[in-house]
Amino acid sequence: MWNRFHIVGNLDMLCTEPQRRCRVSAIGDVARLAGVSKSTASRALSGRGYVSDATRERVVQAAADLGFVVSSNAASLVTGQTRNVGVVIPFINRWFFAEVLDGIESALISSGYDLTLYRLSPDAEQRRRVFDYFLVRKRVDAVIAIGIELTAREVDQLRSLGKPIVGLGGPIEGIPTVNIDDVDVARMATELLINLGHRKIMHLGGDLDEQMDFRVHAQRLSGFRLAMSAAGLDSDDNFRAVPFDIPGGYEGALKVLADPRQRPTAIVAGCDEVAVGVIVAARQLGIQIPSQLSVVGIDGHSLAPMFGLTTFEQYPSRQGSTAASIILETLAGTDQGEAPRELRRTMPVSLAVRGSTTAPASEDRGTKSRRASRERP
Amino acid sequence: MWNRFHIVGNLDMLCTEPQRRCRVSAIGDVARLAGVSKSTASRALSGRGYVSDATRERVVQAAADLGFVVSSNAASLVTGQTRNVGVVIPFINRWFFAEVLDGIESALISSGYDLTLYRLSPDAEQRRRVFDYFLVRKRVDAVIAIGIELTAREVDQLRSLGKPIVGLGGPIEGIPTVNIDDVDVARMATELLINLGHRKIMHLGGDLDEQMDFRVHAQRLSGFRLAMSAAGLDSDDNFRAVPFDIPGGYEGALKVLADPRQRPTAIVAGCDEVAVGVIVAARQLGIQIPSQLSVVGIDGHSLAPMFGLTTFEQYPSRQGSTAASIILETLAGTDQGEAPRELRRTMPVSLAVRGSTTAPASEDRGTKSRRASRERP
DNA sequence: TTGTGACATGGAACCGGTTCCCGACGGAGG
DNA sequence: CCTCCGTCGGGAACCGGTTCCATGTCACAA
Repeated sequence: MWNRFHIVGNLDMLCTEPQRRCRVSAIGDVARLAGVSKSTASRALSGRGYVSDATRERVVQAAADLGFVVSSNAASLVTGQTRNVGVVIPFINRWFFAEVLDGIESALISSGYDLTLYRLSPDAEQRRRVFDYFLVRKRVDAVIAIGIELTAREVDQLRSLGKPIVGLGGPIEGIPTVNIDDVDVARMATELLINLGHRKIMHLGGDLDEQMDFRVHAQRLSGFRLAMSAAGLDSDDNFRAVPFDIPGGYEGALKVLADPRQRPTAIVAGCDEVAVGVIVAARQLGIQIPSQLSVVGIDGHSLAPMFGLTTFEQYPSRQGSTAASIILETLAGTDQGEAPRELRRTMPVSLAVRGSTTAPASEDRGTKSRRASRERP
Repeated sequence: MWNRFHIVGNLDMLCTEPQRRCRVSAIGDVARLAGVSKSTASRALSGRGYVSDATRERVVQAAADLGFVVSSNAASLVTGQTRNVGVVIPFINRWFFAEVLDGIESALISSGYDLTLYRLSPDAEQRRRVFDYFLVRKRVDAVIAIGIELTAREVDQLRSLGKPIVGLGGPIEGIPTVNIDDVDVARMATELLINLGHRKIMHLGGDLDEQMDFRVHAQRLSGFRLAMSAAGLDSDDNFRAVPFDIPGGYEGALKVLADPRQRPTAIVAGCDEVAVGVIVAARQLGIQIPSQLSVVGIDGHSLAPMFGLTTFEQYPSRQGSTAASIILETLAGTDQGEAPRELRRTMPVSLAVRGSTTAPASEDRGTKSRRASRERP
């Protein structure tokens, strides 16, 4: 058996039996070195309960000498808290998701929490496994779901384990979520173009059938349609579904802009990446932006300034830290999991006007703009 | 106190005291329901040791009835294994790192391992905290360091805890690493242009002073210089440091390409993102690619095909899964941590030739090309 | 018949902390 | 002088599993 006295004061690994894992100092060793009991050592190190200053100092010194660090496993076992949050995410290598993850990570780490990452693939089997096998094992205190629509079963599963959940990127039935108003932002983007006088406006957005989209595509399309019909500009043929990235926007725009006769004067892109693709395609086709084609995006992507893209900026990283804060507050709250206030926190967006938008050429100018100029004295 | 008999057969949470955390069924409950001892239940569920088929079936059924899941904390406490790997990474929202992370995550999860993510900021204090506070707490079995040069102290710290480490993105003193040969790939990229006949070649690469670059910038520059001096094309003024992203390449190229007299005929970009920025800038300046300017990149970024970029492709996601495999093998090996074979696994790259490279216009044609054509009969 | 070994199971120690409970001590107040 | 209370510290239970060890059964070979 291990003789603990061999350990005291010795920082090196002692592997008397190479087969067995090496022992590192435990709180008992610290206690012995400091000449106190385990319970006092625990109190001294965790700061809970009464410990005299002199004793605390001795214990802290002993812990430092031994290079002691608590075993979070042992602590979790008894406290029931892991100080670890699970993050479920469909993509890592997409701008929005990477930014969100970044924000969450920063917020969690600065509160002393770990982040355990689960990428959820569209594969239902893999998804079930994550929920049944991983998230459930008392490994995480809470779960943040990014851009994923949890099923009622999944929510129940986590909630019955007393784990708070926060959604990000769209509403989830019955749990607090952080998101922007995707319908509204698309409506505003469209209205921006309408107010500039555009009439032939197209929307290049994400595929509605794509899994894991959390209805963002559908909502932005819906906002577009809302604005268009409010301006009396309904049409069957003003939406085109493209992959939600730069090449998607590029390929889509090449097709949409091919025929000069049917070319729109403005495009509402489903996201900034699509918008950038559109701009690249337009430049390649020799179409001047914005004089021949206005483009507006949604996101506030880091490429927007370089391409002079007018866009409605959301701040995914801030959304991430907000979600993390909600989780941390919930965990800190005494009412742990009880009545998680049905908060749907809608984050603000802001408009960054750049060079990709202007009024259309006079022959394309719409009624609204004409009226506006007529009304002016 | 909790009366366990109340729990048996009841799937719902029982919170007799709302203040205290809710109990979920433990292995003792399963054992009691199945009419066996804890030890037998443990053996039945984990598959270790002798259990008759009939008994195993009863236990499994009981566990299913109770919705039992093991507490990984309790299991880790006694086995000393967490089935969790820590990943340390400097950026989440950059293509290379996101791809690597993706690869690691897939590999780990399919082996039943969790991934705990630590973003290391350049802030030394934060970095120390991650190592002293987080990584050390027996929370992870191993560490993968991506694009980060660990100090000797950090390596010792982890190793003295018996935790295997694997580096990715460059060599780390004394630990196995996965990477491509950054010197060589830059040399090959440069030689590609030289062999096409270019003489006025510039390198737009990353800032050498940038922290967290893991000497990738320096190595690629060095490969470029190697190729240039081998071809007798040394020059003081053929390198420009730019931010290692698309806007960085764009801004850098705008300056480099501004003066038509001193314009290079070809550019070796430090990475594909810089290359894309260069192409965008060139197009904007009306410079034809490749007839007036050849561009070659390094990475195999997803935007490369769209921009017709000739590039040397590395596969970060595959590098990530390779790193994960090494870790998993090491953990599975009996010699746990002992003599981690000093493997430096260099991953292959492959050349994808697209439209961004060609021979220079005749007046710019270099000696090598001339010589080559002269040597031909 | 008895020894042997594979199989099956229960009891109990153990992992490394936290926390409850209790006792001790010392100064203040009645 | 006796309580009482605030402070301090130790002993022991406990969290929820895993694993060692002992016990027992049964089949089979000697």
